[in-house]
Order: sequence, then structure tokens, then C-alpha cells
Amino acid sequence: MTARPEHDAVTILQSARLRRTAPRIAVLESLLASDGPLTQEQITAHIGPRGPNRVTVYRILESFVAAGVVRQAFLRDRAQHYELAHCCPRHRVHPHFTCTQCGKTCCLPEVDLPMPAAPVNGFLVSRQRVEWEGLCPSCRQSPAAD
Amino acid sequence: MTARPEHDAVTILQSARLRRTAPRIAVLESLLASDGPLTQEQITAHIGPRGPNRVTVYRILESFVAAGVVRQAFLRDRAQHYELAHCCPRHRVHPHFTCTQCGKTCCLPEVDLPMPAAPVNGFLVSRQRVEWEGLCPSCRQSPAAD
DNA sequence: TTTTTATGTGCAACTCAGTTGCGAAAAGAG
DNA sequence: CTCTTTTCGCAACTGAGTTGCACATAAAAA
Ligand SMILES: [Mn+2]
Ligand SMILES: [Mn+2]
Ligand SMILES: [Zn+2]
Ligand SMILES: [Zn+2]
Repeated sequence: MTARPEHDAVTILQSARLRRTAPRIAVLESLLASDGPLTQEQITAHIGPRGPNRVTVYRILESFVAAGVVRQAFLRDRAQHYELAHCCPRHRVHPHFTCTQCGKTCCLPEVDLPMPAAPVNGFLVSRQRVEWEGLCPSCRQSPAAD
Repeated sequence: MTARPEHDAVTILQSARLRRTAPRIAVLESLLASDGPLTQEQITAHIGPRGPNRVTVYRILESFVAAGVVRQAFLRDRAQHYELAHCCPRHRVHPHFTCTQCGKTCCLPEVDLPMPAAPVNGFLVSRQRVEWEGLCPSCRQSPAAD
């Protein structure tokens, strides 16, 4: 279950010097179990009815972002999507792909998009965010269903 | 003032078969006068106190997007930013640059970022959005003030 | 272990961008 | 000018995220 220490909720909390509370462990485990960024609403739904208050989830995510454990991946439908930060460096985040057919969003951490090192038209780029839209592998094979 | 017909509010409305009303002309002229995407709030502020109701501005922008005259450029601080669509094709939108110092966002229409033609890891990309962050030309020269 | 203290949590109320319903106004057709 | 259709203004609503404050609890100190 707990293969690498980076993928264990309690280990992540300890190395980030964050208090080990039930709500924090639950939020971390939701993010660890997901294959893509999640909203507060999705995290709360994943934890279940006995989980923490939604305000608590927001505050936990805020503290995780401050500690560098979690990153704000992107904003969609006016809702912030959060993901674990241990997969890629801060300033060159991997592209995120959203399927126009099934609506699922995936991380593409193995894709390395070059970021301009020299200024472009006088603009010095230090951080880039790329969002892709199109058809995911499974929707390309079966265009009707998911 | 009205150099090219593409840059004239009334002409844009006529060629899009949209009714020529004072609120629509005012919204179009705000976008024409701006060098970057605008929010409803910014458009309303630009028009002034005698301008249309904010709900009307939202509905006008909605109809412009449906007619292909305006595009939803990006979402920032939970607010949608709109820009005129006549500057670049639908599926390969130019990158938008936001300065971390002065906060201004600029369009970079002359920058042509390649979009993957072949599927990446099985994902067929049909639309891409790129956001850049860093220092704008004027903030690079005078790091303290704008 | 028990006590103490700093930090985390739950609840209610709030903010703010955007939406909806509906009656009034006005653009364009005839 | 009259009629029809679309647009507009207002009020109320929605939903994500925030804030203030009292209470709970993890971790440090005794
Ligand atoms: Mn990701
Ligand atoms: Mn632009
Ligand atoms: Zn799909
Ligand atoms: Zn600047």
C-alpha cells in the first residue's frame, strides 16, 4: 500500500513539519489516490460524510500550499483545482489535458514543454502554465461512450 | 480614429448581424481601446456611471462570444477576462503574459507557440492555452516602480 | 502521566463573480 | 407609425471561497 515514503500521508506531514491530524491525513490521502487535480468539493466528497468541514478543507489546502506540499494546478468553472507538488518543479509545471468528450482532466508529467530562456519581445518569462484540450486515448477509440 | 473597419464597433456589430444598441457599442469600444483582456468590472468601469447594468454587460459578452466576436481569454482571481477575437485563430490562441511586479496582463499575438500535431502519449490536442508569468519590459528596466 | 500552550477545527455569517426571472424599453421589419 | 422580437434593468438567487470567534486537540512542558 505504502510503497514510497513520498506517497505516504503521515510521512509527508512529518517532513513538512505539519501537525498530524485526521482531517489533514484524509485530505492528503484523497490527493494521493487521485490521478488528477481535485477541487475542495471533490476532496470532501471523496472523504465522505464523516469528513471535515469544507472550511477546514480550504484551510488545510492553504497550509499545504504554503508548505510547498500542494500546488494550485488550475482554475476551472471558477473552482480551484489542487494537486500534490512532489511530481514536478515549481516553475515549469507539466501540461494539463482536459478531454472535451468525457470531461476528465489528466496530468501529463512526462511531457516537458520548453519555456523561453531569453526574453520574448522584452518579456522575461519565469513561469508558464499550459492547458490542453482535445480527445483522451479512450475517447479516441470509442467516440460515443467514455 | 476608425482606421480599419475591423476596428470599428458599428461595423463589427453589422457584420456579426447583431443589433446596434448603445450598450453593445460601448462594450465593444472598451475592448477595442484596451491592450489586453478585460473583466466585466473593468468594462463597466471604463464605460462609466451612465453605462449599462452589469447584468447587461454579462449578457452582451455572452452574445459576443456566441457570435465569435469575443473570446474568453482566461480566468484570473475567479473573474473571466474577455478579448476581441479578430486578432488570432480560435484554436491556437496567443500566449498571455502577466507581470509579477506591476500586475499588468498583455497579449503576445506575434508569438506563435507550436501545438502538437500528433497525439502526445495518446492524447490528441486540438486547443491550447498558454499563460506566462514574469517581468514586463518596463519593470525589467525600473525594478522598483512601474 | 498530567498540565499547558499553540495550533487546528466547526459553525455561522459574509463576500463577490456570475446567473435567472420577469416586466419594461427599444430596435428593426413592414 | 404600428407591430413583433430582442434587449435591458432590477431584484433575487447561486456557489466558491473567506472571516471571526468559540471550542477542541496535538504536541510541548512539567
Ligand atoms: Mn498535474
Ligand atoms: Mn490576448
Ligand atoms: Zn475522454
Ligand atoms: Zn510590469
